[in-house]
Amino acid sequence: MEFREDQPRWQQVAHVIRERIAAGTYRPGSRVPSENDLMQEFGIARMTAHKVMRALREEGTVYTVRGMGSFVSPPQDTEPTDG
Amino acid sequence: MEFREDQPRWQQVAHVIRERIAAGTYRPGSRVPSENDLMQEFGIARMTAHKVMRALREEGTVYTVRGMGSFVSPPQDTEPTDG
DNA sequence: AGATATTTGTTCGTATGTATC
DNA sequence: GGATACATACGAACAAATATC
Repeated sequence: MEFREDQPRWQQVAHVIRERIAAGTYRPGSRVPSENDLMQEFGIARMTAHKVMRALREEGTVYTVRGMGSFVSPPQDTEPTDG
Repeated sequence: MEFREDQPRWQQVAHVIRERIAAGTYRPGSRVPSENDLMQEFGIARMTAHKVMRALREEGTVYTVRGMGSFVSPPQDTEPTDG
């Protein structure tokens, strides 16, 4: 959960979410906190929360469905196409 | 009905509703305009209308029932517990 | 029981304006 | 001017509760 003062807030929060996914707190396919949740938990504005999720989405960590939320992406390296 | 340019729309609309309640246009227990009504009357987006009603709810002016609408709260100061 | 309409609750997408650094 | 961050506001979609037919 370590914050770095020298990083912008949206990167700090993104880091926290990444850590939780790595720790299994949020598992593949399950929903991660909504932008509204992030607003409340971290005391940030909605646009900042949106920026957090956008970053995680662009790096492939989560995928997003409008009206539903964002979900942890399935593992990328441990998924053989066949056998 | 006076609008104040220096206030956000959702506050302006909330002010109008409060005035109507004070004037008796909407009486205790009766339904206030739905979010859809507010959208049409004031030309605002649904989320803005929702914000209006949330503010009025949080200050105790109205109460809301999902699927039904919002209603003017009963008077708070003229209600002795017994006699 | 099922379909439909109305209404609120919640979610993400996007744009604009303001302020600060 | 650009990046960060806040608040406001509109748009779109999904969800759940209520009522009526």
